[in-house]
Amino acid sequence: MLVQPDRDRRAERHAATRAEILDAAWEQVRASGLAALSLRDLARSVGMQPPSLYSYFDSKNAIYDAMYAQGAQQFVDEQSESMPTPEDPLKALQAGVHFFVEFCAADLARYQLLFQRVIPGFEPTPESFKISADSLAELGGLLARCGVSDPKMLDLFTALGTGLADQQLSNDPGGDRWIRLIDDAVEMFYEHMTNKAKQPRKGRRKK
Amino acid sequence: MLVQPDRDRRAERHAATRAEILDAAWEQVRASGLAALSLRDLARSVGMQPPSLYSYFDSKNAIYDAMYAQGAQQFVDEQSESMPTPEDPLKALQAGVHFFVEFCAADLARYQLLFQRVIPGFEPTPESFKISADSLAELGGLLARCGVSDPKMLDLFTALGTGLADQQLSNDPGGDRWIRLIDDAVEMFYEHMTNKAKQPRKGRRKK
DNA sequence: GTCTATATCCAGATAGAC
DNA sequence: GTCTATCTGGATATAGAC
Repeated sequence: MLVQPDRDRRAERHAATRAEILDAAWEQVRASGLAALSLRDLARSVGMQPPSLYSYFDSKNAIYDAMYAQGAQQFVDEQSESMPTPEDPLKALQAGVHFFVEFCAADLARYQLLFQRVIPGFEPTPESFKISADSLAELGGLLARCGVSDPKMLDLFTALGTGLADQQLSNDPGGDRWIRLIDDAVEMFYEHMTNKAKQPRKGRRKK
Repeated sequence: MLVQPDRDRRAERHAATRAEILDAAWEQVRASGLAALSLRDLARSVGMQPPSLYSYFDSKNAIYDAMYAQGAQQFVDEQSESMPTPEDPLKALQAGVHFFVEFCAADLARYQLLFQRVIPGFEPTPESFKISADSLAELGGLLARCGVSDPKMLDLFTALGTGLADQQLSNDPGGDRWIRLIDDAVEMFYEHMTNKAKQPRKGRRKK
């Protein structure tokens, strides 16, 4: 019976080439925009002819999907390593938004791929998409530990976070104009949330 | 001397055809996504051959630019007709965010064209872009009338508005899940803003 | 298995006849 | 102004060399 001694080496080489292609793809979309990814340029940048890419990815959307999975994995990894989840719930929320906005601000193309729907025919695989749902559930748990179970508060919080990220990226890319507002913004939300939890009535009263 | 009796009629017809093309373009991007605009399909939908479009627009980006100008004009028109600017500054801010979010939510393609940068090679003309700057200045005036001159508050307010719009479009298109949060969100902001105006110190005190 | 070469189709854009 | 014909280039897929 024949053994196949080079099988692992081939698989390793294949994976390494895939990674190299993905790296080049990220470089290209960062330089030219997410939607401007071109298989010709991509192949040339890794020293291949365009059709050779099809040995590594079934289609252009498969490349987008692999990039999506990479970005989502980066989100999970960096979140778990950079977020100590402090005891103080306010500080925990502030840290969470800091992480989120700075993660988004670090790479516009990644932000568009992960959090916006910019590529017409592209939808991420369900397993990649599941990551955002998991992160959101984690956030809901944190709010619940603050005594808040109202899902509206969760929605308001996500709106605040995405708004800060969106403005930072749209109007001050590379800067920190909205990043500097995060602590204040989360404090605003936190006080509002705890007040509402104490006074769940519709009628508002003057301070 | 020769007169040119049909000149107005030609110009009218030209403008009418341009408008017809733009209407068809909006229809196409609403159906297939902003970036999926195809000159072939567009030409066919108005009964032309593709090159004939170039009698009306210099390029595909010129079509995007005309659409941008249309959308920006709609924003100005609807804003001035639907916003009575009430005396109560809180109500005025709420009305402003309501208008903004619902304007965005009414048309995803228009939102992407006006407020996000989805088309790689496309930048709007400066005159079209000026509209958003004007609206922002108007908003700054309203905050100033509330006794707030801190530009950070303006930035925070725009982040809140765009965050609500973004979440509404991304996660509940066609619904009102984040629209229903607007009044509460603006109230949260308003109380925070007026508190900060009274206590502009860095150190925070317990309530 | 991976490559080169090639074929097909569709995109935006231009030239020139009428 | 509209057409036909055509150019350039990208995306996808297949054939065949090695």
